[in-house]
Amino acid sequence: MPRPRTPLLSTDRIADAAMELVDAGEPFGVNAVARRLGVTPSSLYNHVAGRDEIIELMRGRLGEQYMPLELDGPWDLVVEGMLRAERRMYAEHPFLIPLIVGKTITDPTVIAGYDLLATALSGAGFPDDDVLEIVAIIDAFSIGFGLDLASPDEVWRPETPTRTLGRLVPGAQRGAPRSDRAFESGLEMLLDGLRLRLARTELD
Amino acid sequence: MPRPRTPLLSTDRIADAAMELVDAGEPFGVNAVARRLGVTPSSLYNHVAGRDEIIELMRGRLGEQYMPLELDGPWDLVVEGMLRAERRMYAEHPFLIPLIVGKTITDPTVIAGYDLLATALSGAGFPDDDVLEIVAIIDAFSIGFGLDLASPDEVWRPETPTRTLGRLVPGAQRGAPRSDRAFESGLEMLLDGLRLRLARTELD
DNA sequence: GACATAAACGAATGGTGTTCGTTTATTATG
DNA sequence: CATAATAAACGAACACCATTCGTTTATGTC
Repeated sequence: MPRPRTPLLSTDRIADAAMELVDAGEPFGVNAVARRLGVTPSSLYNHVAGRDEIIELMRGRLGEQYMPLELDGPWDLVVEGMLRAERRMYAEHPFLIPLIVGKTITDPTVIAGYDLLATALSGAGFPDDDVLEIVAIIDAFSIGFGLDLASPDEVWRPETPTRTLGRLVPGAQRGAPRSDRAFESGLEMLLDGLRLRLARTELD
Repeated sequence: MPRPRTPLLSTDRIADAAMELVDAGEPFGVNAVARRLGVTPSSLYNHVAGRDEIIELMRGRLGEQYMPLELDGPWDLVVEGMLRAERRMYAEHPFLIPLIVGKTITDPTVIAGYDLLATALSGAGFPDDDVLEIVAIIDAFSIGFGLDLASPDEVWRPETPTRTLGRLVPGAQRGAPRSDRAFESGLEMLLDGLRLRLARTELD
């Protein structure tokens, strides 16, 4: 097929097809995305630099949908709102997590989200030296719980006798509800901890 | 080469070669492991089911080295000891983290570690319904900080103006020391939060 | 109308994980 | 001791993957 009268592809269409693929739980790949678009893999390279850029496109697409950039008010509400938004994002697109883990973030919308967080913390009185550290904690927190959500129903498969785990695993809540409860508890701990920390730094 | 007089391979040798590879930061793969062992990829399949099993072998190998299974005493010391051990493990083998993320745990030693944790929490008085939830929190916590450790030096690359992030990123501490500080803060929050939670459940 | 560009394809490259058949040494069984 | 079964290596093949490059042709511009 030569150049078509009207373009078949665009970064948006590629990002959407990739998200569909990932949300369906199918293995992500350039070829798979191309197949879903009814197009040759090489065609994608007219619009995208390669695999990693498609992943970053997906990150950006979700950022646009979920990042609460209008968030305002007390710093702890900003932190909570941001965490809940990320949480919801991961909950609704769990298969994306293993793909974006450990990749440098360049997407402007997502950057803006982290900037909002940093600005809120800085404005609240956390020292400059601490702000990025706290952002890292928040990030670790949300990725950790995102992974918890994305992890297979069966996180542990004891094939050997245990004292406690084997007894608890069968009756335990599974999947999202269990993970949700863990998130709520963790969120509470994090916010309490941060408030305490701020109170302490204000004593000096 | 026919069957050699003395076997060239074993799961242990495969696990070790794989760990060497991963620790050196080279991309992990069946073929690469075989190359390092001076052996054909197909030979590995006489000892191992495939890629995933090699990864699980590595998890187990590290579990044997780091899991503090003799840990005893107050529940919060068990939690802290376990988290510090995992932390050290991830710190010394950061490249393994993206490989094990989101994969079901079957290795007996690692299972035993989680069992120890669950037993300590259960013995401390946390209700059965809460124990696995708390283990999940601890797990999310350690994986989150492990990933923080494994993440590229450049987590954010703002290519667009920011209010705060762009100002903080250049001067920020990098790599392990920054991540260590974040871990210590997070650990403190987690332990305080858990102690508070236990105190509350004991009120009923 | 000429020409650069855009956007698709097809073919090829070098990688991956895995399977299978073959060879031969070792071990177990009769 | 002979024979059979198994273990452990190899090499060849397969299907896939990400990527590059040359080719074709439509589109928009000077």
